[in-house]
Amino acid sequence: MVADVAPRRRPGYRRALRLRQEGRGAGRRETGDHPGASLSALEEPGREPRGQLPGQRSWANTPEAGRYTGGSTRIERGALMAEAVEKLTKKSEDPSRWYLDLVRMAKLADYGPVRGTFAIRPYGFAIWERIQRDLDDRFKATGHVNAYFPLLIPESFLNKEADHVEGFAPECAWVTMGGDNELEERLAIRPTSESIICEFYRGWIQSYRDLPLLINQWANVLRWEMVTRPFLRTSEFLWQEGHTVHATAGEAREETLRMLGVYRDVFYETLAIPVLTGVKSPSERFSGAVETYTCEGLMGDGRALQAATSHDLGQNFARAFDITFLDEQQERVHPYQTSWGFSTRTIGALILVHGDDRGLRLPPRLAPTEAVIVPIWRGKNKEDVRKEAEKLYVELQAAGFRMEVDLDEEHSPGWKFNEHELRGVPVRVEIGPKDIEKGQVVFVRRDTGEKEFVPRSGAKDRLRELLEEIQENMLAQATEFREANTRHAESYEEFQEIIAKKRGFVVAPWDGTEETEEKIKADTKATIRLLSSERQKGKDLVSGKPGEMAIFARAY
RNA sequence: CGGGACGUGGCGCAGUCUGGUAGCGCACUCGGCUGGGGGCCGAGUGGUCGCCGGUUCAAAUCCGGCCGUCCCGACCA
Repeated sequence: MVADVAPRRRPGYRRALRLRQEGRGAGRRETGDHPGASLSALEEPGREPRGQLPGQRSWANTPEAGRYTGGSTRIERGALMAEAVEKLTKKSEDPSRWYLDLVRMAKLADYGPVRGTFAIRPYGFAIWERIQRDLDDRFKATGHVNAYFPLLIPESFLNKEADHVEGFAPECAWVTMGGDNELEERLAIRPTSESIICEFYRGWIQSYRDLPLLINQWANVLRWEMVTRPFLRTSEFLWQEGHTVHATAGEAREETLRMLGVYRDVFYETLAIPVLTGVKSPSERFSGAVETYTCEGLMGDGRALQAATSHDLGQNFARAFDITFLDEQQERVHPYQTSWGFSTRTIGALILVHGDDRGLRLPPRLAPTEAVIVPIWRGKNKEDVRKEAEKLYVELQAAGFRMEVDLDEEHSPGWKFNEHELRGVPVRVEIGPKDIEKGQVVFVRRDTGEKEFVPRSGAKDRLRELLEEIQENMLAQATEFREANTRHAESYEEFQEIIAKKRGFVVAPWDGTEETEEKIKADTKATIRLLSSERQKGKDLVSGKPGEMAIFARAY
């Protein structure tokens, strides 16, 4: 299982010279330790040396790895001239394999040795870093500060809130040994941090003057999962969890909704994912919460994904952990709490919502690289084209764009086109001898594949516009898809047929009972994703009793 | 945990039935020609055939055991 440590060689200088820098700021790169990356660098700063690091070739390190590539090698152009080309499985043919192929081929993540563990590779992590930065800025803007709490939680803490234990104990990983000695009390590796944080909050909160307490934590958590998929469901995942404390129920509810709104904005404005927001049914509620609000996205295959949640915890945890404060009336009372989380699962949502047969499509605001320049050269004019490409790169980079120029000499332009489309770079800029002659550059947008010729002098302005257009278009496309796949069911037969044949969101009245919810789940595998905020009335399709509109779907 | 399948260079596989020189494609390395949608030619590197035991002159191949992984049926950001 251990990777053989292949001798590592530096990439030769004839090899890829690929410059990748943060557009804004002083030459900061997303992925690592090369602050001075510049045009004169002969190494390839933004790119992994191909296949040299054990960890990076390690998709192959685990025996199961092969299972995921089985369908992706195709024999083409006849049996005699058999030529195997690794191709992305078509999304429509086998969405599940397509997803796994894409994650692997775009170098987003790689399997770990323990079930459900994954390495997030530099490109995948660069995407996470952009999400992180966006969220963090918005948390700060709404008055929150960051802190960090312990990974290990004594079992007795977890046990304090009854619903909470019930929900999380079954999927906890436990530490029972310290060195060679058995521990007196076993310790959970945090599946979420409410209990350990409450333990601290008890000591930190004494007066109404200490409230509201608005803290966020960026952390990893661990949940022992049966079935795992990269990003969508992993045992260990990264997220942020906000934990706030308020003097009144009203303030707590307001905070819960405020953060739901922040998530919603990030989904719409940055990820271009038109999530629906609303309340969870009691059975889908967070263990220990009074109310759970959710952002639900509709994936390309018609299944729903819970993308982020915001919980109103009421006084449940405050009571269980004996958190009290003296209010303005000199009375000792329990405060009201909230918690809200957004995880790396979102990267999975991004892939499922926007990806296509060519690979990933990244919304510009999220893309680590907004545009990549691919020079088209021939032997005799290689140097001229290279100089022009580098000049353009410097110019656009200086204008604030996150740019990359692909000066790799080993691959053909066609190869590079495919590669950058796979990685989802929003815009490809081509520049070749013909373009130089005509004083133009070629822009090709990833979302539609459209090609346009732009005067060199107007490149900067047009790129700015184009990125905006792509961002808008991607949200529009996803919204159109969601609307086309949201249906109202008038009868239970119709409901079942839609779920079975078309998937998507189904809007139908629900009488509010667990019985009908259970029956629907047993019959169709569909669950209530959220209760519509519009509060429309209707008659439950199963029981015939009056109820309010709910959104159903099969979920990930 | 019940049912099915699989384990051979980094990856995908063939070879196993019928025991006898471990093979193909991709990737990787070197050289050259190329370059506007996954180029071509040539030369190379790389494998205790999951592990343990047995049968045999001889085991990837036959027999026994073990381990691991994947797929299908009960929980979750």
